[in-house]
Amino acid sequence: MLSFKSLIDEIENNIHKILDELSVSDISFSVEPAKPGFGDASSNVSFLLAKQLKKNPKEIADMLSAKFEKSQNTLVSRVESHPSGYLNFFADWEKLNQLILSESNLDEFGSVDLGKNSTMIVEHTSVNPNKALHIGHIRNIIIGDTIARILKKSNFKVNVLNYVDDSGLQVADIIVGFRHFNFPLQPPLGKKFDHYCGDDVYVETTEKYEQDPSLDEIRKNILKELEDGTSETAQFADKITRQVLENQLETCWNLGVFYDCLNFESQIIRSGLWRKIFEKLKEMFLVEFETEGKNEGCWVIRGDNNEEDKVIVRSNGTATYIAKDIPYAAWKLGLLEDPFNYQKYEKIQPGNHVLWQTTLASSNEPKQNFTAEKVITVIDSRQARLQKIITTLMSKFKSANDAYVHLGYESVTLSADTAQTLGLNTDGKQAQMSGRKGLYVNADSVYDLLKNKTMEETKKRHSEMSDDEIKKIAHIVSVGTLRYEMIKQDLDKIITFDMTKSLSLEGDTASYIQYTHARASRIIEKSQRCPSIDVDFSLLTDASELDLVKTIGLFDSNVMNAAQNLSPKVVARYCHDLAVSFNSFYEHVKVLDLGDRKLENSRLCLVNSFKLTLKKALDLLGIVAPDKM
RNA sequence: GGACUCGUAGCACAGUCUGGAUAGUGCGAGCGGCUUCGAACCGCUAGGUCGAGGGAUCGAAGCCCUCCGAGCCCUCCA
Repeated sequence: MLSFKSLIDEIENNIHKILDELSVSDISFSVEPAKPGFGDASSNVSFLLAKQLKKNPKEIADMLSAKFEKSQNTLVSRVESHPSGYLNFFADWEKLNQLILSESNLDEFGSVDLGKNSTMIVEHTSVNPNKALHIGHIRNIIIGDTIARILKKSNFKVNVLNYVDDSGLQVADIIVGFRHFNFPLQPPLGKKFDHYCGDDVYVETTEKYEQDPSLDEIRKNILKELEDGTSETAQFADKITRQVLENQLETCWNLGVFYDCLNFESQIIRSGLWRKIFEKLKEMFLVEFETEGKNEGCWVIRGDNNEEDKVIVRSNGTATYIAKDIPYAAWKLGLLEDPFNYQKYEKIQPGNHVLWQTTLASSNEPKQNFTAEKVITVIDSRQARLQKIITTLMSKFKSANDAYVHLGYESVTLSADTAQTLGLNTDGKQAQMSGRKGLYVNADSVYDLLKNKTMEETKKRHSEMSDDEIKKIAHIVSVGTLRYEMIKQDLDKIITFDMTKSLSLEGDTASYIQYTHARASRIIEKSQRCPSIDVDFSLLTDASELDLVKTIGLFDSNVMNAAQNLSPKVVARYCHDLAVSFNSFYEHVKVLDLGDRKLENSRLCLVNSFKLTLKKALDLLGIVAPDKM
């Protein structure tokens, strides 16, 4: 890949050669894009040599820069030894412009080969199918989807899975509601079925438990019946959860999130995978039977150092929650024989991206393979302890100890103001969402709110547009805004969601970034020319132009960083950097009506490179780059 | 009590993995910029003992230790 990294590589190679001449080795110096005002790339190598050579960094920098001037340089035009001791390098911009701008016109620009075409599973979403998705689930979904996109760009063969937890207590609760409290199967007019199940059936049913503890018996019985697939209750529950799942998927698809396969917990339970993995655990002495103490009669996994033992099989012989995750994790890594058949999901995903689902029944479709060498499971960090147990177990089953990765993230909480609008006074503190208490902001309503807002904004600017066109743009901007809010900060920072502040369209937002793309598109459109890379690159000399080229050239480095660290925000920040750089360029130099066609063409080439690169970078975030907005 | 995470400007966050120059961005505040390729924009100003203390280092927001504050987990719940 030819990009800014070519310059960095050249500098690194030449420094290495100089160090060899000096017979110095084992120095892991860095060469990085320079801060503004310090050239184009900088190295700290003189600091690291200071001790060995017993000279101060500045003397070493002087010596190195003199030697560097004599080495084979094609992309470096000049070296400077800064009084601080840094070596600052200045690029030959005519060559670098050509290199970066030509490369940026290729489809695979920004791709890196971290994965070497190896297989990878990204599992995300994994929500109980008893309610609509809320803003907390959306964080999970967007992180997972973005990671999958970044890993694909990094040459991993990625399969995206959604684990549908359709046999747990939460599902039992709405079944109790339908069966014992006679909630009608039809939602009120105009309400989606998933909203109805979550807002009404689930919340009101759990309320009743509090008033009448004797209902617990009913709940347990329902749960038991769910595990037996042949029971009438289980088949009824299957109908209900399938309908909720379909509604949840509609929400995901609307946000540009797609899957490769749906795995159902109920099927994993009925598949017998648990018995197999339990035998294996026993053979490997990873579980122990407790004959005394508080866990008497249970099978447990011993806790590390100070941690408590974890019960995985109760004294009555039933498996606990974590136990269900163990066979699934092993299945994902291909450690167990696959008991499933596969069929296509009933509804077609937008874009015709095929969606499979597991089944225990026979199927006319060929057997699929969704297992992978590495697995990333996106689950919020409140489950870190359980996930750690799974990770440890998997590392004992499979020699590679990073084969199973729990990608954790902090939760989404509600701001005091937003909690208040939902009827909860928190004394100015943020509040945890709760499905059971009905305290959440659901994803569909956030999207609707954003869409109305963006439609108004778009109308203001484009009185000439048809309603259809305005809706299309509003959709793109709303989805972008929501997605960007969910990944622009680090995974281990809590997001405090506020109905008004989080939906801003100004500042560090998706719409700011999308706007620059629209600006670039308009310039190209107005030029009435097809941008070409057959231009005079030496004409691009303004600081704002070179800065933009440089930022474009850093695309692949950012993709690599994001993929290595499983950090979607790296790409988000890169998109923002690109937009800032373009806006600065836009203010500083004009592209059209210069009366100098050669210069116009050079700048058009730059504008087009920016546009192509931003589009690719936004695509990694699942954000669409509009030509008008 | 133990595990994990966080603490950087009034607020929300980058930068910490991989130590080096002048600690960045957005919101908010103050001022300025559309007869000009789109103002969902741009420029300028003010605002910081990088939670506290100690240590190793020529050099710390970053590494190590201790402490303080916040969150979260620690069920034969899921």
